[in-house]
Amino acid sequence: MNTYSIGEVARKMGLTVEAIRYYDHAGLLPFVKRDSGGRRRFTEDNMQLMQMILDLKRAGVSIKEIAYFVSWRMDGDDSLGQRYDFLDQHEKNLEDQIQTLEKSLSYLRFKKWYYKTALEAGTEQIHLMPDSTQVNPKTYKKYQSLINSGKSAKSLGDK
Amino acid sequence: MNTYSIGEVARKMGLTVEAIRYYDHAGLLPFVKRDSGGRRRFTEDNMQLMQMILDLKRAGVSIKEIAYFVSWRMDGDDSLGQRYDFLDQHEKNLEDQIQTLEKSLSYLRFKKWYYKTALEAGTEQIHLMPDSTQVNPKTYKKYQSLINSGKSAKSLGDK
DNA sequence: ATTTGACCTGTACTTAGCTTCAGGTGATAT
DNA sequence: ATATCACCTGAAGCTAAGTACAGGTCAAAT
Repeated sequence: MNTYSIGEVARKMGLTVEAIRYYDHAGLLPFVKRDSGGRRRFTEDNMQLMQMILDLKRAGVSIKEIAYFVSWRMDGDDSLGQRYDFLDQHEKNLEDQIQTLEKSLSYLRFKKWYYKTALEAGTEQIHLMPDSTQVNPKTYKKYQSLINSGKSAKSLGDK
Repeated sequence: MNTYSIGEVARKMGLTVEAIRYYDHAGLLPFVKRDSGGRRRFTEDNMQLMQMILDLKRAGVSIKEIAYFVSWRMDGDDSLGQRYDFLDQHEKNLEDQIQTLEKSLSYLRFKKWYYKTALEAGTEQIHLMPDSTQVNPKTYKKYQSLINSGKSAKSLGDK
């Protein structure tokens, strides 16, 4: 069975060698064996687990939590329920995060439209209340009515 | 014109007083005036700007970048183009982030299904290659075919 | 035979975004 | 009149997720 050195793994996975050692130290790679000289050797199998770790990281799971998950794995089938519940919780987290970002996105799109129209007018004054830096409620209404008339928010702010 | 103290703003915005002082220090609140005793007084107008700052934060914009944005605002209409470009860039960032999270979500949903079926079988072995902790390609195919047969990924992993 | 390169450990440093703390002011309540 | 409370500043401390560095081992190439 052929194996990979830490440097090869780093290259394949797009990580630094230092980051991998950091993960090992943090308890994410208890399954990685060493050769006679004390150097880490990664099997194909190990690589798949490593990829799972990166997928969890991408999903916003902290290293500490991934370490729990990995240790449950080492416990075998007894922890299947725990692992399921963990993923279920993180599915909910992700759904919430996505919702938050969607809201932020519509906010940013409104602001883009705001600045696009201000640029066309040459001044931000068209959106502000007289003698203030506060936005005129009419500006929000105008945008809302444009949205409701079927225009996509994505395109409304495009120059 | 009635104004608000830092404590009132904190309560209204759901922040700590310390966080607000931190933002001020970081250059996010150059528009906030002080009373005779040196205490910050926030106007309605200031609150709206504050809300904008929180919206940008929620959109994943760093404090340093928000500070630039705020300083451009103070420059008036000359910076309208800069502000538009800034938002345009962040719209793209957000779109990418959402895409990444969507991918992570489908990954988590696959894993949930994986553990739900393993739980039903009482063991993870049903998904693994013989004598290995590597996942059997058949497992991926099975899931794919379930997805393709019209089942929603969201429900497939539900207990 | 020695030098290079990849690896090893352990410790220190870094950045973002706060929080905590120490020490001080000024208005209000008792 | 004194105690309490909200506020102030500046400096230090904290967490996450690494990065950088110093000093050492070992196999391979010159």
